[in-house]
Amino acid sequence: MKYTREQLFKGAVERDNVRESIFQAAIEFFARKGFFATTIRDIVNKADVTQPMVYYYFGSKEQLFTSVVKEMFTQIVDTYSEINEDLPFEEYLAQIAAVGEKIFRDNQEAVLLMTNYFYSPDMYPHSPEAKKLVWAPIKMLADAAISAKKKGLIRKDVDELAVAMFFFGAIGFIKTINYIDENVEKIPHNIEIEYTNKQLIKLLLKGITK
Amino acid sequence: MKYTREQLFKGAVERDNVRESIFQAAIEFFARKGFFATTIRDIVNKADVTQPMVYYYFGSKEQLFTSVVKEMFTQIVDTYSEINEDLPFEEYLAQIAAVGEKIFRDNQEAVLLMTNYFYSPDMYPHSPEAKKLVWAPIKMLADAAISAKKKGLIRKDVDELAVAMFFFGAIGFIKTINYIDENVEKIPHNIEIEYTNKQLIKLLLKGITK
Amino acid sequence: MKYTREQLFKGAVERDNVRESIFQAAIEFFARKGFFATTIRDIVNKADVTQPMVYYYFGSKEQLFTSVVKEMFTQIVDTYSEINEDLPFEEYLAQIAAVGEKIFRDNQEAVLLMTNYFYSPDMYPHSPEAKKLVWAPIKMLADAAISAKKKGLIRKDVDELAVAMFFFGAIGFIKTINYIDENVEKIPHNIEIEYTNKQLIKLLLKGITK
Amino acid sequence: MKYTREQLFKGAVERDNVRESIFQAAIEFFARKGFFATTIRDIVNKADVTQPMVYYYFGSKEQLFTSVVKEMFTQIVDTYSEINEDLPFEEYLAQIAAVGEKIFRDNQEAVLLMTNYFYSPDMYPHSPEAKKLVWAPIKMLADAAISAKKKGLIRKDVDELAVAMFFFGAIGFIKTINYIDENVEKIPHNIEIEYTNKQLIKLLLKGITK
DNA sequence: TATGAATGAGCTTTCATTCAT
DNA sequence: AATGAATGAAAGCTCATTCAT
Repeated sequence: MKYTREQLFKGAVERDNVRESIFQAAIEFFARKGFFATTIRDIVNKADVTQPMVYYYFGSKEQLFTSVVKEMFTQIVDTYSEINEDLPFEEYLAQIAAVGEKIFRDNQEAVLLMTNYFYSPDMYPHSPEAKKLVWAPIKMLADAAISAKKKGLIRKDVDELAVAMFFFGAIGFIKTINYIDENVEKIPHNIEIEYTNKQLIKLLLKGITK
Repeated sequence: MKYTREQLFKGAVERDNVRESIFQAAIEFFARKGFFATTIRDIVNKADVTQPMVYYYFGSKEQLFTSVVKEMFTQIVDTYSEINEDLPFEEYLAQIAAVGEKIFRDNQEAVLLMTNYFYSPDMYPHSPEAKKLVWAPIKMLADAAISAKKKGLIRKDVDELAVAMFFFGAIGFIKTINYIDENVEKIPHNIEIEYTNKQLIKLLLKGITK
Repeated sequence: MKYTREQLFKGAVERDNVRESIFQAAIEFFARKGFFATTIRDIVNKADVTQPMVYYYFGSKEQLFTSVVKEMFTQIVDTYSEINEDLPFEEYLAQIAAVGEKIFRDNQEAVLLMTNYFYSPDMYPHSPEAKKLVWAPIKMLADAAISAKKKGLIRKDVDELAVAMFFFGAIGFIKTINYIDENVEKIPHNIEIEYTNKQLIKLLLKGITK
Repeated sequence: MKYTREQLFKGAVERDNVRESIFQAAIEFFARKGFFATTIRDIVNKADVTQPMVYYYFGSKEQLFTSVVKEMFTQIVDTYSEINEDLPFEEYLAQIAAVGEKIFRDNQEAVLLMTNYFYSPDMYPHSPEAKKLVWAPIKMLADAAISAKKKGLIRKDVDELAVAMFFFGAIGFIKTINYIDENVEKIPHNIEIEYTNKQLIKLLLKGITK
């Protein structure tokens, strides 16, 4: 009797599948329900594996969470780091927004978890490592604003960190509303999200007054 | 036999104390840990009352949550409603920000809960009533932007709802960071929040470019 | 200012009303749900009084139950005792049945509680006094059968206590089915209870064979 | 490495033991105290297992009850169904009584639960399936009476359903008294149950008059 | 007499986790 | 690598009862 490649490697393939499906299910639930409200059963039901598998691969619920966060955030920071900081400020911001678009498109839950982790630190276990990772994008924005100010690209009376938080908060909010509208429940307004998205940088750069 | 004022009103005062202390503890925990991760025992320990009192005064955990949200949000909406919508747009925004400052100062947890409810709907029970209330401030902002556009106060190529969400997202983020920094855990940056706050409207109105 | 008689005696009248309405509600619930499954709240809601009133008038749930049983059973035994035991046996049985009909008509729940207490002693608190009362009707029937046998009215090979239990069990069952059909839930059969009732004594006396 | 038969099957045996001991303890408590007055702790203490095992094997208290009732009643109905309905009526009744004897002997609690469920439907959760099962024996008796009447074996003025209920009520009562006398508490009479039992069919068939 | 408020103990159920295989 | 079975602890909630007035 002969075996196909799939049959021979079934063990290894299955292993990866199990770990990966736990990982994906965990992202989704942690992102939407938070750490404490998510149960191991939620995750294993969604992943279609047995409970002890979580402990075999990740050790505990908390370690599973830490693994998820670390992997997600590292990836996000890496993606942002690839942007050339020496670009003109306006272009730099456009790149940041473009990368954000991509991340959101490919891994919406990851960004939602990040946002929630940011807004509600008590809903998740405390982890200095994760805290540092989650602040990295803002720090990058602030650094870019400092450099832009030195080059005389933005007004002198503008605070760099304020710019970073302003930008991040506004984008984060609109993106989150977008996600909730599409995946959780219709929001009670008639929003053309696509169009709204495009206005972000314009508003930030030029303000809203005539 | 005569009674002092304290004796006569002791019953009422005590009753209010128990109900009120449950209420306050509930706000704090729901705001910071979310609905599902908050336990009745968390609340009664903090409020220093016994468990059945929650059920005596509020019926259930969910009804306690609904009561808390209703009272808080109604109050917030009422406060915002007092702003004169016919003011010049710039002044109107300044008023909105000022009222937001006041609400934040007097009832920080309430706003935090509102923000979290907004960002993480799955961490709370679904309630159409609460959803409507939480959206009210944004709707007000959008209405003001519409009216300002009609009067030619803001650029034609600016979307009204985008303005509202932009403004709300940016303010919400900075305020939340502020709250977390002061009450939950130091954020890993050297932010002069007071100063940052003041820049919000300027940024929104004039943008950041020269 | 003058008072009507009702107003003057309001205290007394109300008192009796409260005690009596607790009593009636207790009968109903104890009869249908048993002692342990009945809650004080069930009773006070039905009686439209406050909880402490139960303790004021009856001392405790168990004492309330004992009061209810004692009063009911004593009344039932008294009613049965009025039957003239020297009647011809057939007539005596008819009287017993007739009295049973009357009790059932006037106080169905009382009889149901009696039956349940009989069949399920573990569903109620143990009380020697109540036990004695509940057995009284059967003892009466057995005594009558003994006397009838002495007079040669019934066959020699018939056991007196067997007759009493046979009669009591058969009547109790049909009456209970009747009650449940009318008050709790339709039974899954097309029973003409009225007609069935009338056949009881005939069956007992003559049997069913040709 | 070799395993003894015990080692190999230990898993299965243990599993069955836990499930089975919960099942047996549940029968006993539900039968004697009713559904609502029985606590999960009653059952697990008696069965010497931990509480979550009930939920692991049966899902909930109510599903445990339903499982117990279904299994018991189905078995009882099956046993009764094996009786040949074409036997002479007198013999058929004797068979019914004999089977009842056997069931009572082997599974007394099951019959007690059945009787209690019959007499006190409000002490148990409502379940159409259980209701149907509990009525099956009576329906069988009534059908037999109908057939016997057609064959001219019993008097024309006798109602078939009345016969069934009469017979069932009388037997049920005497059997229950017997059970209580032996297992719960001595009844306050000097009853020779064995002898009494034997008189049942005779009384039903020939009546008690000379 | 009557009540609103309060409580300790206990309820059914679910949690994250571990064990033996 | 994987599983069915098991558990201590804790969840939300209700119980009979009592207290102060």
